[in-house]
Amino acid sequence: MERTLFMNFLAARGLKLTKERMAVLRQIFSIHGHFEPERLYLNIRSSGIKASRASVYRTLNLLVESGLVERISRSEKGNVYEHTYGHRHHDHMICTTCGEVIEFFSENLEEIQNVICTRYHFTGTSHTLEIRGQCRTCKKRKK
Amino acid sequence: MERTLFMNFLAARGLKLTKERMAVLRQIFSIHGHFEPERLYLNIRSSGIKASRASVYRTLNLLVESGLVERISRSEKGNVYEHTYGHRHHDHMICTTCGEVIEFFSENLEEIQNVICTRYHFTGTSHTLEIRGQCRTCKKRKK
DNA sequence: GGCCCAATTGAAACTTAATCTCAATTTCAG
DNA sequence: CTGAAATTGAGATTAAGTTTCAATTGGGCC
Ligand SMILES: [Mn+2]
Ligand SMILES: [Mn+2]
Ligand SMILES: [Zn+2]
Ligand SMILES: [Zn+2]
Repeated sequence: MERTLFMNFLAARGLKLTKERMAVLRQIFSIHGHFEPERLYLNIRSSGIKASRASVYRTLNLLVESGLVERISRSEKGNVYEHTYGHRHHDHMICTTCGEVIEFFSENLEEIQNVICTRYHFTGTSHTLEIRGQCRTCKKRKK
Repeated sequence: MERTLFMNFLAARGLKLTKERMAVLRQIFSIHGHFEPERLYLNIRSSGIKASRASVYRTLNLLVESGLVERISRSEKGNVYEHTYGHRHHDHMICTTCGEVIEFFSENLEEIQNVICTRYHFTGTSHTLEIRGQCRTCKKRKK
């Protein structure tokens, strides 16, 4: 599982397996859904383990490079991440009124992107699609 | 054109038409393609007009709200914008090796997004799709 | 034109996510 | 075990973007 994958990733890069890195990994995979670095850091602290903010950020970057975690949005208020292992790729709709996040996946959408990449001789490795607008509830409320 | 649209937008919100705002607007629409706030600020300065960084940022936000300008990406190193008036909506492919940006548009892709929004009772107003990977040149070079 | 007041401006302070520094500590291959 | 190389944490640093606030300006009104 993710533990093994991360260990392989570290080994392949000549990086070391430390308790701090493992703590970050464990915490991330215990969270269901999206998370922010600061919350991750606080969760780790409150679970008794000690790992500095610096280590949390450093590990987060490694996890993104390894492909186990994805950075799904960047905003003034910081980045949002989610773990992708055991979690099929998907995109997001974000309600600009209430902040609700709807996850969706469309094979169709993925396929068309492949076709477009081919047309431009581009080797796509990842993508982020964010649709902004209003969710059902907020739309109704406005009326 | 964009000047009139912006003036209407300002009027509708009881905002004033100032030389600083006009300078920012003019500069943005004289740039072909993507730009960063800092470069925008420097361009304005070097064109002899004086407008503070604060005003540039403030105006940029107004322009995004008005729909004349879009924020197309956010990164550690700041945001990237482009003007959208007289410039059909499109999405981007970004080469993670050399930074090249390819613009593309697919009616098909847009349509599927509409269908998906409907399925989720979501009223989409805008979206950002960024495909990351390697451009043709960088792919060849790696071989 | 001139009046008046809300809107705007700029300089500098501030905010804050994220990165960097570097001495002390830890990992792990041999 | 040992030693070299990697890692850590506390605090300093960075830099994009926002806020503050006194001085200035735009524009509706007469
Ligand atoms: Mn998600
Ligand atoms: Mn573009
Ligand atoms: Zn909502
Ligand atoms: Zn390239």
